[in-house]
Amino acid sequence: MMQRQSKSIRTIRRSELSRAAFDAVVRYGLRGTTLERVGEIAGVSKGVVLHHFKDKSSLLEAVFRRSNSMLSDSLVELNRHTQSPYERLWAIVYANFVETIFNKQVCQAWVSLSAEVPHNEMCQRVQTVCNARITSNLRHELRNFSDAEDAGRIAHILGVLIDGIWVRAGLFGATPDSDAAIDEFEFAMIRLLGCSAPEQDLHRQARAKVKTIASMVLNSRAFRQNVL
Amino acid sequence: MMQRQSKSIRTIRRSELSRAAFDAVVRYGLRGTTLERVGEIAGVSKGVVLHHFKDKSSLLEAVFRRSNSMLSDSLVELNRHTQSPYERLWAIVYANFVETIFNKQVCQAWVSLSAEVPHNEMCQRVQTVCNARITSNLRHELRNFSDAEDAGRIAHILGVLIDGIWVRAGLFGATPDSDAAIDEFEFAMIRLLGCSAPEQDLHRQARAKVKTIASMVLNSRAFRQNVL
DNA sequence: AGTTTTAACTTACCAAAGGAAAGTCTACAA
DNA sequence: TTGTAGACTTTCCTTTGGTAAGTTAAAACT
Repeated sequence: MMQRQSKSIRTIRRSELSRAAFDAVVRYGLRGTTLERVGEIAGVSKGVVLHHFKDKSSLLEAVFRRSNSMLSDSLVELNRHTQSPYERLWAIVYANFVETIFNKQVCQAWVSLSAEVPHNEMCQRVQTVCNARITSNLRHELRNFSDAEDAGRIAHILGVLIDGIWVRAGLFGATPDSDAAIDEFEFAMIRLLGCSAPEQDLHRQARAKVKTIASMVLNSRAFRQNVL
Repeated sequence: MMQRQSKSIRTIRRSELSRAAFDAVVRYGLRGTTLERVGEIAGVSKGVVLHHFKDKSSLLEAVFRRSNSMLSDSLVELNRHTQSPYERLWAIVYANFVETIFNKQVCQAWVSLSAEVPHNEMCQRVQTVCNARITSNLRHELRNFSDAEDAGRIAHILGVLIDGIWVRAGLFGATPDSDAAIDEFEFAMIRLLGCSAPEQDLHRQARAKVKTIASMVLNSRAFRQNVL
């Protein structure tokens, strides 16, 4: 059987095409994204697109999956350099708000793609597990700073807050500001946790360190080539 | 000139059609909403739809405008019965989370509609002023409970949190829970404001009262007929 | 009253879109 | 060598958004 090679080619094409589709959504919006344009961007004909994805919905699903894994890959990458609970908490924040990911194009694309979710079973499932994982990550780290019950509630609220900041960035015409978003998030987190002054200071240190890590790691040529 | 009557007919048709389009988005999603189906729901042919709206974008814009004004109308209605700063603050909360408005259908439709915003100038403007108004309302009421700078920041965060809760409700398959959403919001607000125990109690009283008002006023036959 | 204008609505049409189906080509397996 | 699987192309069909040319009915003007 040619299992290995054929599967490999199919995987490669699907990856190329979902990347092209992502570009198309960024440029033309959901309604302006046609199979022909996606093919054009990828340098193939419409037929090829439909050969690898059974229909437009499943193509969009792949795009959705892709843009969600960009985020979790970033977090994994950041966590290869974190050392304390503080830093791991801030790694989550920076994975969501570093300029490479949190920018006008990506936010708008994310909002556009969201329209596909309510009537697409698979997208809903992807969305559900992604949110579950990020909330779980947050809760796990927050447990170092408060009791279990509060950690759960605060993790949930912060997760929702992240989504909210993303939506707003996508809906407004204005260019999202990475630092401003993180400032806002920090303010909310500090208050929700009821941090003392020394704790706040530790958070500030962790933030500064993770910021440095993020700008080094997530902007590296190798990383951008592979996941973005 | 027949300014008065013609304008009136046009206005009526546009209202009927945008309501029908909203239903279509609820039922079939953004991509499944065709002009023919919208016409079908409204009981007219596709041609009529395009006679009153120059294209699909402007129809969707009207739907968007409509669903946003549902929210602000609710707030105005609630505020006809509020008496204290506490109650006015909670009126904002209930306007956003009362079951009549905060339910699966509407949330999903809102998310679906959002995809139109990034590439539609007019939708962006509508979205911008709506968010500005709700943030401004929040800030105005919060000033009774904290200093100006904090009020501004907290108002912004709570506004974003509202959007976040809505997106999640739209993206997840699960039925949104009005009371749970309000609980979550209350928790966040109490912590962000750093309320003392007696203050918390006043909030709880205000919440209870506005809840009663909301279930009476916003579920009344007259109100639902007019704005929903 | 009779004519003109305006705006609601209809019909017929078109180009582009999503998608199905059948066919071509190439590489490998038997 | 022959058969087969999977990558890719081509052709065709239906639906969709959108235009343009009617048709009708009522208001506006003279």
